[in-house]
Amino acid sequence: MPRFTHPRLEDVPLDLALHALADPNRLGMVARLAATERLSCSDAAPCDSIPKSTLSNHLKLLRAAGLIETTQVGREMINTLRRSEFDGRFPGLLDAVLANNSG
Amino acid sequence: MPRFTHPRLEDVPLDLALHALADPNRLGMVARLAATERLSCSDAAPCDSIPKSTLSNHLKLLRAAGLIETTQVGREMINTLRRSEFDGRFPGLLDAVLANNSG
DNA sequence: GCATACAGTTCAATATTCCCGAACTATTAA
DNA sequence: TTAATAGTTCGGGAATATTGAACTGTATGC
Repeated sequence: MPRFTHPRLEDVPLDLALHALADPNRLGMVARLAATERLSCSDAAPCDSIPKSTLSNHLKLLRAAGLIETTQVGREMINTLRRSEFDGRFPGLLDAVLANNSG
Repeated sequence: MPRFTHPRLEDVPLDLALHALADPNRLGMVARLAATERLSCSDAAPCDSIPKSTLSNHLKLLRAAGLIETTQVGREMINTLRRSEFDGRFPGLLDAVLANNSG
């Protein structure tokens, strides 16, 4: 099974981070993770209608951007925000984005 | 000649703004405009090698995101940042992005 | 005036990226 | 060991992005 690779935050370029956040579905998931600590993939989904493969791709992108960490627990993949690491790499960015979300 | 349409900032969704900033070329142009006040299209270009049509498209996208205003002066198109308007719509966002640029 | 250069846009074709159904893998439950 | 669950990967069509070529409108030179 996939043991995911998580990038070091210093290797994440700003463009990639912004691109990851520049999508309503992904941003919604990040916002949810910011409020909820730990979520399985399906629980992190922004809505019921989104296909599994699409959801999986979004989460892969969020991983690549250094925004989330995914670990396997049983048959679930548990996702958490890499909040402090991300904030260390891009100070103030996530706060600003989340503060302007759904406003 | 094209008299450009500039959106009201309240009509700009966050995704669109982030998408506009999530590109090295466009972000470079925004950073330059933040430092330079007024720039023609070619002066705003992030490098010499970028084709004119690509540059024109990037600027169109920045306009659609409410980030820049373009007005014709003679045969040049002069671009300026809509800084205060953008900041009013998305407080702290542009500051955070620019502060994390080229770091 | 008329031709030429210039600044940038628009168009259309190519190249890239994204989305999602279908098939697959691994883990748990019966 | 069979079936169900949770999610990944693959592949092809849809949507976007890039860019050369043709075009528009403005200024300059003769």
